[in-house]
Amino acid sequence: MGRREIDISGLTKQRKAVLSVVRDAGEHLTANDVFMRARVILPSISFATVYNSLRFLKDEGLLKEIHLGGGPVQYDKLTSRHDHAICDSCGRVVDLHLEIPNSVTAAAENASGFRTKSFELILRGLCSDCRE
Amino acid sequence: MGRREIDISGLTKQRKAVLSVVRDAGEHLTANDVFMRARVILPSISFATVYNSLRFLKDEGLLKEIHLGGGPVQYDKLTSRHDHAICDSCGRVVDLHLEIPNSVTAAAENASGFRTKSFELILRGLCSDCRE
DNA sequence: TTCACTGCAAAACGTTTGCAAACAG
DNA sequence: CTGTTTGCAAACGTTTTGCAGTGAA
Repeated sequence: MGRREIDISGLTKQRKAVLSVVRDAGEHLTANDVFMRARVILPSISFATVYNSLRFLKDEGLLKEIHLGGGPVQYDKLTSRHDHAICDSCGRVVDLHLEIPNSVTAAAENASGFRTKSFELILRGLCSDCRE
Repeated sequence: MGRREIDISGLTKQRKAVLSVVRDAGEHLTANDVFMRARVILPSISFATVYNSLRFLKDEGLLKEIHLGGGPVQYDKLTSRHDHAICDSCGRVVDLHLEIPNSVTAAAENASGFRTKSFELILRGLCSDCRE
């Protein structure tokens, strides 16, 4: 609905670098992680440009921000609907693709009176490594 | 499982004031909100003490922190498992009491390999006021 | 007398902003 | 030329910390 099509080749080299850093990462990255990795590709890039680029790319729908716990925002190359599990011990974040029944979101809309734009389940617990 | 019983009457007057501010509020409060309201009860209370008290009360299980979006942490008097809806337009946060089927959390544990300690569904959308 | 808690000020942290210079169309 | 984006530095809002002083058991 109304999403503007974006031509990646039309991005500035800074934005391309930021996007490729996030896309090439196996994990979720903080803005600072992105900055450090982007500098390898483009040594002159500044902190502010990384932040501005991340915001731009998020607004364009090319990246997703994830806000979990109190820590810094993390950036996710996966832009489709999905859920997250966070390890209480090591902080690791894992993507989950859960089927949330319509009955649950319908109940949520009903109880809140909200019109749903998105939803996400967040699981907190211990990952297999941290359980020993 | 191992939760220590807490005697509210044994709290310091600062911690009692902070707790009563959160408990008396209809909405969720930020640390700054709590500070401003606690000062009415206890004019000499400091910012640091409010933060320390909130952390203490959270650790004791008397309050819950809620981290949503990028904004400041909010404090919730409701400590039992529940979910939240956030309005993308005005930022209002509403508590929801949803039944998440066991099959969903089981699938989440399975896919992640995590042992679940808690989980929460977060719905983002527009509240009735913001839809006009 | 002990030890936890308070209040204050300063620092830390993640993030955003103002602005002049550089760049792209 | 015009508008957008960059890089820098400084500011911002939130939260934490170091530390001396207070207060309760």
